[in-house]
Amino acid sequence: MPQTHAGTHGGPTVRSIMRNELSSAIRNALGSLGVPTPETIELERPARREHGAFSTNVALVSAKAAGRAPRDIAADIAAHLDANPPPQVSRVEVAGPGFVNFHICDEWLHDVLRSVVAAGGLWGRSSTGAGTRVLVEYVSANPTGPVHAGHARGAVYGDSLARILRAVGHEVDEEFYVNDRGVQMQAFAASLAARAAGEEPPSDGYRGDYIAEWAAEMPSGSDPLTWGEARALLDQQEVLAELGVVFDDWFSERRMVNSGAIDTTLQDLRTRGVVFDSDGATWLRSTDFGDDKDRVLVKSDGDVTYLLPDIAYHRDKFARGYDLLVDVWGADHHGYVPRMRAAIEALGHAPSSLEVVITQLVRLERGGQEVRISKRWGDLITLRDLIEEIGPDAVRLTYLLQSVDSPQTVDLDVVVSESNENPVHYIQMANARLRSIDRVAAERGLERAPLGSVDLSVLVDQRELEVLRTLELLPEVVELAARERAPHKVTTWVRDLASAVHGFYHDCPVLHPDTPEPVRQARWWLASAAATGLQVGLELLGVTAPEQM
RNA sequence: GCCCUCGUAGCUCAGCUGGAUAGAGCAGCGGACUUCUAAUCCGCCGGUCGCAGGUUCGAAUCCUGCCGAGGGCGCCA
Repeated sequence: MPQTHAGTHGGPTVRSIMRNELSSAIRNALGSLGVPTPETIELERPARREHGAFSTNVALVSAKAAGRAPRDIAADIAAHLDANPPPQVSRVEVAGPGFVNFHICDEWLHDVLRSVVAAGGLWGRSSTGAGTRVLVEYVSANPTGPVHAGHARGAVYGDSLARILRAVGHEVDEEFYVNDRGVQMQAFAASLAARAAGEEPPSDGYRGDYIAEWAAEMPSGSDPLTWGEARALLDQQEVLAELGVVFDDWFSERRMVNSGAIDTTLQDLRTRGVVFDSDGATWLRSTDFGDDKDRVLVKSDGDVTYLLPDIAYHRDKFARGYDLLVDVWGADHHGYVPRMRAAIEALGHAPSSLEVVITQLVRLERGGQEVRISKRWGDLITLRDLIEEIGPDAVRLTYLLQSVDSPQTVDLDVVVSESNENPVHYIQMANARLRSIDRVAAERGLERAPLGSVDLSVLVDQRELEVLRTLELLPEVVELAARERAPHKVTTWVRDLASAVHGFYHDCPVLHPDTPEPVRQARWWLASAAATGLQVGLELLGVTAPEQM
């Protein structure tokens, strides 16, 4: 039986082991050929299957230093490796401008299957991020109303990012900053009080329908500010939980301010010599740290600006021991990034210890017609509406379909449609089909052999191998998604796996009477491994994987 | 005016630290169920990667400029 190398949490993958073997084989070849060896041997995955499982560009990279033609060097490398073949390599070839391609025996994919089964729910995880504590702050909507559809992208993104960062070993906390202090709270309370008294909200107040609804719920004699804030928080927490978004802490700005954090922070900044007084106000000399203008911290009327509590908050985050702060903000706040980063530096922290992810706007449509999401007016689409209309899984997957760097257009009619345009269905369907194999097998009383006694060499169909090739990618995909803060890369992978699964399911019957028993056993395990892959991927996205549809 | 993000097939989008002939899905056309879920699968059609330079053996990818779309530039939050 081939040795199972990988798959346990943090262990090397089959690919990384092969990569190391190939890498040293190439070094040996270069050494004995007298060709200068580059710092790193790049072994990449060719875009095309026919170019093998690995490809190296060393001949192209070192051509200049060696004073020889790339293809010439490549041919020598290939010849040398042909004479001293690394394990599992079936063929070495020179291609294109001077690439050396390595074709690997399919058996290595069978090792992948064993790795996935052995790892189970831990497949794809690693420990590369161990030792770094990360705080992801996201949503942070004002406690003056329901979470609306515009917040949904950040909510889903932040939660999935946290899951992915954990999967690579980071210690991650998720936090929602509650702006429960300031003029917007007064306006909110005044609006509630007015509606409760049967009057119109003040001109700078909130006019959404929810104000009237909440005012009607409000017991007489309650303080509209206290009651209203609690009502809003409850609503936000409930609806986010429905989406599977649960925070470790809802950090209260008011509590922080009451604890004296503003003064402490201002003191700290003064001690560091980065503030000055001018025109009766107190300023942060943020231009010393890359901002285009200095910023007011305390206004001439004595009130603090919004910036100072934000600085105090981030100072608090560092005080709690986090190494990296990830803030997820909407596109309308991106102008705020330089001053916040300047503040971080002014506090003595590396600018890179704050990372701000800006999520671009989402345009909602119904049948091609734009649906407006506006804040203070009545026609607001809440996150709750959205969840009721398309379901939590569809909300999550839809928002995680593409990079948050890109503006997104979502057609609600398409998302709910029972068609190929609906990727939620496509993926969940793949999982349900795999699960149906177990279900039907149980009904028929079929026995499953232990994996150790199953001969996987019967898995030779391209459909079967494609599933394994896709499964094999997950550790790298998770790694990359974590490093680039890009959950949508996991989504893309899950869709690819679902596609491979549908192909396998279509062409490779498991339980059919014509399927020979040894093939059935091997395919059955393949189906299990694929189901594991789908579940792991969907878990990182926070999307459920129903067993039946 | 300055800053940020984006511009890839008719539509919605992928494209990893630069790699080989730029990929999916939908739409359009044509096929496939005696089988574990046909809400599936296969084939065809479809692209001057916004434009112009530059770097490089090699650019959708990196740099510069321009064009276009969205967002932001307060002692507002």
